[in-house]
Amino acid sequence: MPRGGATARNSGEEPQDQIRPLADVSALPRSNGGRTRRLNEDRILRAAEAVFAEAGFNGTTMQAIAEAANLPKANLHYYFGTKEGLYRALLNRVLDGWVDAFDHFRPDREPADAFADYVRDKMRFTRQRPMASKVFANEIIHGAQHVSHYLKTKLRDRVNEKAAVIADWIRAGKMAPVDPHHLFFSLWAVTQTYADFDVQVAAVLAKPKLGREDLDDAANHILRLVLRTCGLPEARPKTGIEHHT
Amino acid sequence: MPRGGATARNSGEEPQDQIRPLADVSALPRSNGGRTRRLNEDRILRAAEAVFAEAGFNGTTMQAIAEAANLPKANLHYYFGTKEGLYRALLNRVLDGWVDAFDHFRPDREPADAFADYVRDKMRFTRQRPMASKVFANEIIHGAQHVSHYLKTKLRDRVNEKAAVIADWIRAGKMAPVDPHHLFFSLWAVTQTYADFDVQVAAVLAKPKLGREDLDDAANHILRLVLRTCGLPEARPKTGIEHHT
DNA sequence: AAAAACCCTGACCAAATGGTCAAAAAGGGG
DNA sequence: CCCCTTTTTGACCATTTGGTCAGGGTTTTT
Repeated sequence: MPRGGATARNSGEEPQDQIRPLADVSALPRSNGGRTRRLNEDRILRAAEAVFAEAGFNGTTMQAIAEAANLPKANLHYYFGTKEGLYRALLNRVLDGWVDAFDHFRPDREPADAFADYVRDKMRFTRQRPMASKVFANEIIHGAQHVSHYLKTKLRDRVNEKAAVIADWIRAGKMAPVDPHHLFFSLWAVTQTYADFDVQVAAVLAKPKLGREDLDDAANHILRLVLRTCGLPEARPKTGIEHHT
Repeated sequence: MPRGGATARNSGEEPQDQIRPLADVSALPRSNGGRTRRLNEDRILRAAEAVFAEAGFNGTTMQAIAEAANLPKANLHYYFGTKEGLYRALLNRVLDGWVDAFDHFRPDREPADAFADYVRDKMRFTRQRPMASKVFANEIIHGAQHVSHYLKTKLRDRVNEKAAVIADWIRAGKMAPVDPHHLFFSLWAVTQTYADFDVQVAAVLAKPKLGREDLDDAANHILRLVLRTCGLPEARPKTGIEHHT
C-alpha cells in the first residue's frame, strides 16, 4: 500500500504501542507553526469522537465524520492518513483523561475523601464528555484490539499501584476489607454505566435524556454505595437535600 | 476473516459443536415438523451471537456469520431475510433471558437471599453466555435503536415493579435506605462489567482470560458490596476461605 | 407416483466505502 | 514577484457487502 504524498503524522503505522498523546508538532516551525494543522486536527477529532461513539468503529464512515466536521473527506485523509489512524489518535486522546482520576488515591489521604473526589471526578467526566466514554467502552467490548497493550502495561501498573494504597488503608484499619482490584472494577462499572448505558437508564427513569440532577442523584448513590462497601461513615451530600438518618 | 479454514463448502459436513440435546427421541411423531428450520435457525443464531458480539452490528458481515455457522450466505437470507432481521431475532433471544433474573425480588423473600440469588444468576449468565451480554451492551451503547421500545415499556415496568418491592423492604426496616432504581443500575453495572469488559478486567488481573475462579471472586465481591450497601449482614461465602469482619 | 411444500445455494448485482491522486490554491519569506 | 511548503478538494478507483434469484434438491402430502 503506497502512501500518498500526504504525510500523516498521527496515523498508527506502528504495531501497537502508540499511547502517546498527539505527536508533538513543534518540530516544524515552518509556516504558522502548524497552527492550521492543530486546529483542523482538533476539529476533526472532535467530530470523530461523536461519530465513533454513536456508530462504533465499523459503523463509522469517513464521510460521516467529514460532514460532522464540515470538511471534505479527502481532508481527513490528508491529516490522519487512514481511518484507523484517526481512530488511534482519538483513542489516545480519550485514554489520556481516563486514568488521571486515579491520582486521588494517595496514601496520605483519608479514604472517604479520596473516594468522594474520585466519584465526583468520574461523574463529571461522564457528564461533560459522554462520547469519550462510549468510544472507550466500545473499544473494550470489541476486544480492545487497539489498546490491549496499554491495558496490560500502563493501566495494570497504575491499578496495582493504587490497589496497594487501598490495601494499606485496610491494613491500617482505616476501612473495611475489600478486594482492591474488584473494588476498582466496581467503581468503573457504576460510574461509566451512566455514560455508556445512558439511554437505558433514561428509559427506565422515564426521562427523555439524563439531566444534571439525574447524574447528581447517581453520584450520591454511588458514593453511598462505595462508602458503605468500605465501611466508611457517610458524609452528608453537599447540597444538603438528602435527609439523613 | 475470523475463520481461516478452507473447508467451506462440503455438503455432507456435520457440525460437531452442537450441544442441543433434543428432549425426546422416542416419541417424536413426525420426522419433521419444522424441525430443520428450528435447527438451522438455532445454529445461525448461535453463530450470529458470537460474531455480532465481537464486531458489533456494522462490523459484522453476513459472510462472517455464514462461515461461523458453516452455511452458505444465501442460506442465512433464506431463514432471516435481512441482516437486520437476523439481528432482531438475536436480540429478542438475548433480551428474553435478561429480565428473568428479576424474579428473585419478591415481597415474601428475605432481601439478602434475593440479592444473593440475583447476583449468582447474573454471574452465571455472564460466565455461560458472555457473548449475549456483549450483544446487548453494544446495542445499548449505540443508542438502543432496536430495543428502545422494549426499554421504555417492558423493562421500565418490570424495574418499577421490583423497585417497589425494594422500597417496601426499606419501609419495613428490612434493609437500609437505598434508591431502588439506582441500586438496580449499580447491580447491572457491576455484574455485566465482567462480561462486557472482560478483556479489561483480565488485562488488569494479568490473566490471559477470565477463569471460573475469577468470576467466583467477582461474585463474592459483588455480593459483599451489595449487602453492605443495603445494610444487610454478610453471609460467609460458600468456599469459606474468606474471613469475615 | 405425482404434486406440493419446503429447503439449498452458486452466481450475480447495485450501492457504499476507504483510500488515492493530481492539480490547484493559500501562505510566507526573500 | 518568485519559489517553496502546506493545505484543499473534486474526481476517481478497487473492494466489500447486503441482498436477489433462478434453478435444483429433498421431504411430505395427496
